[in-house]
Amino acid sequence: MIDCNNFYSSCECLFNPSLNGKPIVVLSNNDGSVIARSNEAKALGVPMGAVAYKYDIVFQANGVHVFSANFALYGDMSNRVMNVLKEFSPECEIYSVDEAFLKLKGFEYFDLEEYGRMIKEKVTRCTGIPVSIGIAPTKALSKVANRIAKKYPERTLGSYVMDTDEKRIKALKWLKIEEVLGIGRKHSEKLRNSGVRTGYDFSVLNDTGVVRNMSIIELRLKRDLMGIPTLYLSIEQPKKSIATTRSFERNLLKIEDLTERVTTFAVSCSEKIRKQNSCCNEVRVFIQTNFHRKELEQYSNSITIKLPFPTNSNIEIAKFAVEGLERIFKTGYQYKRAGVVIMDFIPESDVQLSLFENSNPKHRQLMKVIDLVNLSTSQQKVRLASQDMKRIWKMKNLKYSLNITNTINSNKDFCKYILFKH
DNA sequence: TCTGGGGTCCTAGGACCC
DNA sequence: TCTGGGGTCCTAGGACCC
Repeated sequence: MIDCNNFYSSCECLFNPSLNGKPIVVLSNNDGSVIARSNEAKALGVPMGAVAYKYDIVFQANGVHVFSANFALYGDMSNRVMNVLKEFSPECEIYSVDEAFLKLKGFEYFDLEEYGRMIKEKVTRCTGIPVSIGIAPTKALSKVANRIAKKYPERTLGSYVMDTDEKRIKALKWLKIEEVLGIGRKHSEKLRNSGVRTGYDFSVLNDTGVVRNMSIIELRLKRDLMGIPTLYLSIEQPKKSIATTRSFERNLLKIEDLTERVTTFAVSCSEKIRKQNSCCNEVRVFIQTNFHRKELEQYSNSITIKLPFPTNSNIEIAKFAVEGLERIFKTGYQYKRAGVVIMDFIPESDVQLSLFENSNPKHRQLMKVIDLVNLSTSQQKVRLASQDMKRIWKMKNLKYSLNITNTINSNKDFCKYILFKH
C-alpha cells in the first residue's frame, strides 16, 4: 500500500519549495475548516477538522501558511502519482486521491524492501510528492505496514515490509483498535467497551460473534488481519452515484436562491455523468439548515425522484432537481447546505426509446456542443438561464494557490520542472 | 460572520406475492 | 384465547473510507 504523505500540503509545497519544513494547513471550501496539515502544523496541535477562524491566533503566532483547497491541482497531482505507481504492478487499485494498493503477485523472490524503496524513489523523482509504503501478505495488513513506515520514517526510510507472523502480531498489538482500517468511531467505541483495545484483540475474536455484533464486512476485515487474504483489490468500476453538494457562504432563505444553486449542482452532475457516457434514472435533492447552530430552528429533507426516462441532459436533470426542491422546500428556515445526487445509471448506448415519454433527442447534440465550448474555454461560458447568470455568489476561497500544472503541458516538462525545483 | 465533499456497502424492516 | 410461511424486492438509515 502506497500513501502520499500529507498529500494536499505536499502539493502546495511543490510549487513553492521554500514552504518545505514550514507549518502549512489547507482549508475546506469557504475556508471553513482544516482538511490537511503538514507535519509541522500537526506538531502545533492543529487538529484535523479544526474550525479555521478559531485557530487564526495560532496560525498568526506560528507563521502557519494557510491555503484554500485547490482540488483541481490535487486531482492533477494524484493522476501523476498513480500513473507512476501503475508502472510497478499490473494490478493497481486507486483507493483514494492519495492512496493506492499494488498487487505484488509473483514478486516472492524479489527483495521487497528494495522494491519498496525503488517505488518511493521514482514517485518522488517524477512528481515531487513524498510517499510511504507498506508491504504485507494482505490488504488490511499492508495498511498497517504503511502506518509503521509513516510513523517511523528514520528507522524504515518510509517503507516497511511485514513478512513474518511475529512482525504481524507485534504490529497488531501496537495498533489501537480505532486505527484499524474499517473500524470507525462507533465500532471502536463498542469494541473498547467490551475490552478490545488493539488490532490484535480484534483479530482473535470469535467469528460468529463478529458477524452478530457487527456485520460481514468486519468479519472479512478480521480474517484479512489474521493474514488470510480475504479483501481483494477492486478493479476500477464506473461510479454508481455522482454528487455535487456544497455548503453556502451565507444562509439562504428564499427558494429562488436555492433554485439557482440546485440548478448549478444538477448541471455539474450531468457534466460528470456525460464524461462516463451514461444516463441516470434517479435524481435526489437535499437541503439542510446549519446543524451546528443549535439555537436556530433546524430542518433537513431530501427527496429521490424516479425519472420517466433515462437522461444525461443538463436541462432535464436540472428540471427534475428543481421539481424535487420545490417539494421539500419550506419557508422560514435558513438553509446552509444543499446537494444533488444522481443514481441508477445505464450506458448511454443502452437507452431505449419508450413508447410514451422520452428524453428530448435534440438535447444530446446540444449537450455535446455545450461540453465542447465549456471544455475548450475551461470556463462555464454556456449555462442554463436558471443558473446564476451574473454569478453573484462565489465561494470564499481567499488563499487560493494557482494551478500551475495547467501551464505545463507535457509530462516531460513536468518532470523537468520537478527536477529543477528539488 | 465562520464547522468539507464525495463515495461504498450492508442490514433491518416493510410491501408484496403465492 | 388461538391470526401461515417463505421468498423477493425496495428503501431508509447506518457505518465506514479518505
